[in-house]
Amino acid sequence: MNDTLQVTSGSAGVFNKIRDSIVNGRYSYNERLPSERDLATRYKAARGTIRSALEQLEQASMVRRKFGSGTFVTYKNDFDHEDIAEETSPLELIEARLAIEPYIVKLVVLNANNRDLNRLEQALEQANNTDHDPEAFSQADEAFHLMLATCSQNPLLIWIYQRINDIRSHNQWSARKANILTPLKIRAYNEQHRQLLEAIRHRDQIEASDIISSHLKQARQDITGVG
Amino acid sequence: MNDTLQVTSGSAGVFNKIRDSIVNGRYSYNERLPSERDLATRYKAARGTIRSALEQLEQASMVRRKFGSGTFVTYKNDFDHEDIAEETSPLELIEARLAIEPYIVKLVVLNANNRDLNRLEQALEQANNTDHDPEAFSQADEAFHLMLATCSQNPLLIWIYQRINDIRSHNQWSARKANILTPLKIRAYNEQHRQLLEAIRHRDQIEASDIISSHLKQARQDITGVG
DNA sequence: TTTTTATGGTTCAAATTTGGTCTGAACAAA
DNA sequence: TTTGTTCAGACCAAATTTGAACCATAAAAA
Repeated sequence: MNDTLQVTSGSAGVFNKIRDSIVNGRYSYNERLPSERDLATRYKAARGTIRSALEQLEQASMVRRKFGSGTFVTYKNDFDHEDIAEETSPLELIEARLAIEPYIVKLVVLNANNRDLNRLEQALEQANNTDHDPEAFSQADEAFHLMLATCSQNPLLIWIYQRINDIRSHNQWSARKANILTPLKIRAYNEQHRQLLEAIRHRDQIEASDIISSHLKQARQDITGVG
Repeated sequence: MNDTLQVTSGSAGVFNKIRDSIVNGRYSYNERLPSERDLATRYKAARGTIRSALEQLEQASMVRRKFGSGTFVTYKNDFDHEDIAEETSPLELIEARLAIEPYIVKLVVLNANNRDLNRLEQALEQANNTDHDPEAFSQADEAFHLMLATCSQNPLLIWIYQRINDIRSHNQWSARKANILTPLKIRAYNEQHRQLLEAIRHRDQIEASDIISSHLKQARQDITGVG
């Protein structure tokens, strides 16, 4: 017939079936797929065939495979695409964060207790193990900054930051992550996070606020390609 | 035993199930989850697996765990802004505005064109004729500050400020407006607005940012009754 | 107040699960 | 033939799960 006809056999067939299951929501974001051996019996194929299909899915950035752990869906279905997410450019997003986060950090310095600091430390370490995985770092980075907002103890600011994060994950910038987030960049960002947490630990409002400001300005430069 | 629909297993599966229970309202905001040992029997998993899932939920800022007390839902459904409006105190609202408005003003100084300045002038004059009407001034004041956000030209910041204004008009502070907004206070606020607009006209970023900061700090004082 | 109870926090080792790798045979298409 | 794919099985290495015990805290009960 024509080239739109789907292949239904072999690894290409398995690839198509799993891909459809993902885009149709049968397997949703962050969900773990059945094990390769399990998939093999389901699709009545050899494990090697399944692995070949999973490699293609990974190549297509739809899943991420973790040694000894499983295969996880990284594809996001845009159900709740709010208009505002469409209208906001990566640069405008950074500007908004530049507006709100330095003040959030000041509040964190004032309000954070030891438990909050431990949670920030955890979030930071999550991000520290992602040198070579832009997608993983991006997720951990979102979680770290949201945790900062959470530690401000201000429900309105937390709510606002949740909205920012929603937009962040639907933003056009997502497409360029892989280009911008080199291992070197990721390490630099992680180092800035570390410095920020130290400043918070020392209850140094001005230092902490300055660090988050330059952190975001750095990100702005990296996005615009200036510098 | 896996012929039928297979849900994700392990801690990832428990995480998904509990997360869904939370977003679907099965466990609602501030509610305490069953104990870890209880969840372990419910989900037929070891306590360690449950703890792993709860750690993921905590990292996602959906629950908060209290030593010796329990695990509590911190996730809020963002569908109705009424909730966040009810949970936000007048002080927290001012704090959020203090976070965002100074930066908005800086952007206005950078981006505002003559047409924007005229719009601000109009909004300001609207507020100038309301010396003896707290309700009218309050509305005009909201409009003026929203116009500032609009002049920042950043759609995300505009959207955020619209949400802030929504909350502002639903906030508990409304009840105390009549007490706080004396004619004297209204004139003082209007004067500060005037100075702000002048600073914007002179493209003085620092001056404009300082004025809006002290303007809001003044409002914070008036609310808390300090000073 | 003191005591008790329930809860989350921690540690440990064994068992299990999972993705990663390799081999060789069977099969189909060029 | 040659080439590429699929299949089936085995083993490796990493991560998770399990089950149990014990600790520290907070709230309830006495």
